Amino acid sequence: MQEKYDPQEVERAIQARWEDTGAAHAVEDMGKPKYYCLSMFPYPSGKLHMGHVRNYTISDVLARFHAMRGFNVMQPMGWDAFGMPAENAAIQNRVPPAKWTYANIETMKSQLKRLGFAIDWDREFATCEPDYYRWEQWLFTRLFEKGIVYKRSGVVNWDPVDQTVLANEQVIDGCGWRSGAPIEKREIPMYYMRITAYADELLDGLDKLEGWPEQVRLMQRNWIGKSFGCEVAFPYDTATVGLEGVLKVFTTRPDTLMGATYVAVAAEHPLAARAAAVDPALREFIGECKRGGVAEADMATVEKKGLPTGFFVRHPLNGEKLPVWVANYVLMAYGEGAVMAVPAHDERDFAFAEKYGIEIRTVIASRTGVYTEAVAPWIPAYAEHGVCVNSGKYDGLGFEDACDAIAADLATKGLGERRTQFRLRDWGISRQRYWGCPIPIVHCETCGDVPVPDEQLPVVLPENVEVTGSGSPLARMPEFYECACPKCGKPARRETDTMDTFVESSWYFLRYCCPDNGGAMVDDRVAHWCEGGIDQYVGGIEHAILHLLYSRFWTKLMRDIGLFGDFRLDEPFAHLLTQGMVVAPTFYRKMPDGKTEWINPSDVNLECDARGRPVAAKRLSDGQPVCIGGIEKMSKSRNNGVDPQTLIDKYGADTARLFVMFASAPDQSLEWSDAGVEGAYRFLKRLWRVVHEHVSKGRILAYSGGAITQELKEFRHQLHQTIGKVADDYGRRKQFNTAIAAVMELLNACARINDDGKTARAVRQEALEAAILMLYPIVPHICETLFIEIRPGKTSGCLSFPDIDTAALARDEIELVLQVNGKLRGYLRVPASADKSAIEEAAVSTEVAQRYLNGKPPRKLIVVPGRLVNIVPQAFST
RNA sequence: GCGAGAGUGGCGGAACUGGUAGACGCACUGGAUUUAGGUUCCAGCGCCGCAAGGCGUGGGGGUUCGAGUCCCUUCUCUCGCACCA
Repeated sequence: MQEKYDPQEVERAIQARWEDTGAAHAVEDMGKPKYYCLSMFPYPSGKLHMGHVRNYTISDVLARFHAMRGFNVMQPMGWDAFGMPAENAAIQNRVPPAKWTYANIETMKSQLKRLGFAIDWDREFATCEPDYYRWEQWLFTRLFEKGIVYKRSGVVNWDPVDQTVLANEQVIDGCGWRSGAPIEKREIPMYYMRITAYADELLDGLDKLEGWPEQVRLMQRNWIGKSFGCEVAFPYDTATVGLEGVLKVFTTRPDTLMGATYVAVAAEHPLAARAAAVDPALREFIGECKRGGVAEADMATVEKKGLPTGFFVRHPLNGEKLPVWVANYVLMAYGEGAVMAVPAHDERDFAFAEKYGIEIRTVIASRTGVYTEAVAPWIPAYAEHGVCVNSGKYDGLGFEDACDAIAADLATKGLGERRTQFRLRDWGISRQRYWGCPIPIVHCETCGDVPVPDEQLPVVLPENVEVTGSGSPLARMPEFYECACPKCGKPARRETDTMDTFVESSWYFLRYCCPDNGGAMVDDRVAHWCEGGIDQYVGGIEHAILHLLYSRFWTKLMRDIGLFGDFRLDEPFAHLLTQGMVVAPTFYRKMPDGKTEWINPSDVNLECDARGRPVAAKRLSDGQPVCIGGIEKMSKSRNNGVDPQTLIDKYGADTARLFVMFASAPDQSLEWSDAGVEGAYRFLKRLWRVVHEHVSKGRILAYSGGAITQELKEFRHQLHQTIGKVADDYGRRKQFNTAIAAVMELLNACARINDDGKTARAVRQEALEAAILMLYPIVPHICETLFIEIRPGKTSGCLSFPDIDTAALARDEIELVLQVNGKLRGYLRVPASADKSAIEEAAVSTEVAQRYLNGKPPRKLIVVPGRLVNIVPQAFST
């Protein structure tokens, strides 16, 4: 055995061995339980970043642990290859998106291999390959025929200078990122997927996803946003609006209807347009509302503004005239694009009414309060449920009763009814971009929108293309869009929009089961690997809503098209682990021109005071001081990213893996630290040295029974307790930092045993074997190497997780914590078999207890079995 | 603005079901080994205090024999908001 730990050599040799034996290759095996371990596939952006290293290490740890536990593990990998960055690179470097993408894939694949992940590369594919996206196009045509895909107009960000549609990300402070021109909202025809038809199933399904974090389920629930309420129609006529009709709104608070003092419509609402036709000021205001982007976050933070239309509608119950306003806080995309406003009981309506001097009428009172006209409005914008007041026949009714009574009266008049409303909107999938999956539709003047027939699929995206950043490249390529109508054969025009890249990522995990099937989208291997759902899905918390919701939706679509045969798959992901982000310190300098220069942490040396507090920082390359900024998410803009490759080159893959697993729990943010990496490396060196020292003293079999000293008995107790804890941390808790800490503690305890007798050496053999196996999922290269050294006979492919010796866990005596008034005052040793009264007796008779009791019996005695005794003396009162 | 999280020593974090706050690691201090630097090993290390003891989990309040953990309130930070992936 080598005396010195050489990670580069160890990792090269072990990886060659894995490659030779096909260790990560997964085949369907009915003899073992399967474990499908899935990571969110990467976008091939260039090279791996720390977030990738973290994500795929978490998955690899779980995959390897389950393999050690006897599962047949499948861990695939692929590439989410379509997307905007490839087009941006094309514009910047004049390199075709396909070429750029494939080059990035090569780089990142070799980096993933260098990290030693047990990935079955035979299942690899990139979503930009026609063999993949043809099935997406195929399913699209089926969904189009079913009416799940439909066409209507949608609002996009329009850059009037570049004459192009921009993503929200490309709109900065309301202006185009390249042109700098103010962005406008523009309506264009788009294809949508009817996800709202599955809203109820998507909502109810969340209750069954017990393997998901509650946080994610809650976010999805709120996103779908099912609310119960009432549709209310406010009639208008020729006298007030110039034509007859009703203005429909949806409200979750029909009980406040008697307090409605105006109605507000979105700028895009037909009534707003009608009023604007004769009102220049209103036209100007609607124009103002159209400026800026479509991102909801921006729209929700703008100042609430509005203008009266001059129109009036009738209150559906009392016939009162209510003014119609146009307001920028009403969203056309939600509900009816109009709201009834009850300023007394809604915060936003209240602010709006105050600003424009509209009446505020209190109609709900707190149950505990006594409402009188004299004190009204006694609670402005009181938004809680309460009792109706000032509401005529509804006075005195509670929320439910009032809703029922008002809904019934509305229904009688034909002016409203109870219904539910979802916040969820249909999914617009059309993108006016090049680097995406072509939408398989042909527009024919006589036949309309015709789906491309199966035999003409895939509609292949041409790869020799010029990307300029202005307009859609495909729309400039007659050789792409000129075609014959599949129905009538006349000249027709092919759709030039591509699909949202979320479509590709909504089903890739099913294709991993059968990537080689050239004749079908999926086959019965899905039933094998996805039985009970994918066993583990690991990825960033930023995908908590959209990607995960779309994937759930697509799985249901594929199920309903009948692609799974008899196999029923309702939910794709049984267990979900959302990892936190990777953050790092930032350093900067203010430049003379007022700009900030961000300096990479790898170029900075921190100076600390005698107590280790950072006091100053200097740039290594010029020795000059730099300012210390905050801890922020690793990003290009803050130049605080740390390249995993330099880490691997210097310390090896195992140190990189150990650091990212040890620095924090997987679902929390992970802070980069050079010193922490050093610590991880030191631990591995120490592990190597300890094993080397042990092995160099000669071979010995692990302890398997026989007479033993008290010290070794205690140590074996800790050993087997640690095995239990680590297995629980990997399997149930998925908290790897504490698993590592427990093994470190075990090794610290092992080092304290100054006994080289035969029994002690056998126990040490037992402990070191177990420690190596326990660490194997995290640092597989060094552990497999060490295991071969420490137990040369065992060379077969898969290592097993160590078993617990329950006999080692038995104890004669246990230590309890002794508290007085809940404060720690001492310890109490009792026989493990002691019952409650024996413990109480022992506790009261201790010197500590007597000191606090002053000879009197305790007022209260609390015994928590196996943990503590709390004595509450007489004198103590609350 | 709305929805969801997080806040614990000098630092990363641990405390799983309301039951010993600070495991483990880093940094720092002292000592040993070493020609020296580095490495390695040993010891110390929340704050105040000579000690006894007291205080301590962003701030304020509450429930409890007992609160980092539960409730109310407040501040700060992070993620998502439908065309970034």
